[in-house]
Amino acid sequence: MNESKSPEPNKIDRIIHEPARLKIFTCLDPVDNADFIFLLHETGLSKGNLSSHLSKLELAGYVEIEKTFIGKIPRTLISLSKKGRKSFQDYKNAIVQILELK
Amino acid sequence: MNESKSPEPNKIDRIIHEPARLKIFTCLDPVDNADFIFLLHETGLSKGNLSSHLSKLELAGYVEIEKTFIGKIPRTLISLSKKGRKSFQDYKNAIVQILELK
DNA sequence: CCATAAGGTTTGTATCGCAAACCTGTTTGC
DNA sequence: GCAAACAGGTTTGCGATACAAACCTTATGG
Repeated sequence: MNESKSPEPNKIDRIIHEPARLKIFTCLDPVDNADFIFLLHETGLSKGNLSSHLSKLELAGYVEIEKTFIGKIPRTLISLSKKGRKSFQDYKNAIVQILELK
Repeated sequence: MNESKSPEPNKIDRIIHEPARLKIFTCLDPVDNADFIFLLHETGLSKGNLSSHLSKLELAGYVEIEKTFIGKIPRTLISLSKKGRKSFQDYKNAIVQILELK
């Protein structure tokens, strides 16, 4: 009944592997959540790219996106899902294996 | 007079970053050289993919390719260039930094 | 009001990675 | 001795993707 598994060991997850998204992961990993503007500055991506990468991550189930309004201005809160955190950890382990780091 | 530099620290080199080429690098790094067939088996890539990735690496100046004949059958020897080895090391350092490994 | 800004999303395009088709020469079956 | 299979690669076709630029909506300044 586990619809998603981590079947191939040392298999690189291309969704995470993309440099722009790697930055997003490393920004989100240590925190509970972050807003769009924070990520924008932290990652150095353009608004357009950040938006589309986030959509991709959301589609993959790696992040959760919550849109609220603070007064009248929109605010987008992004957080890593449980699955996202797990997959990121797996990704890092795979990279360490493959590159024979540490 | 240094036409190529390593200007951006922590900048991911996309030529190396591609998983298929990462495999090629890790195969070639510990040895002096390897032939096409060896890499074919070691990396699990198809002939077509291996060929085109090697071309890309050659174009980037990361590998050197020497075609010889052993008797009548062709033999292609591939080796990392000095630049390739250096760039791979830089790449690994960048990854370690970015992922905060080690 | 008109222009500019804030906070994003959608669209256009050039590149890329992969699979399949192709190429050149060699060995094998008959 | 010639067609078929094989070895060792290269080239081509195509679907997916990342980035830039255009666009949208609501606020705010002059």
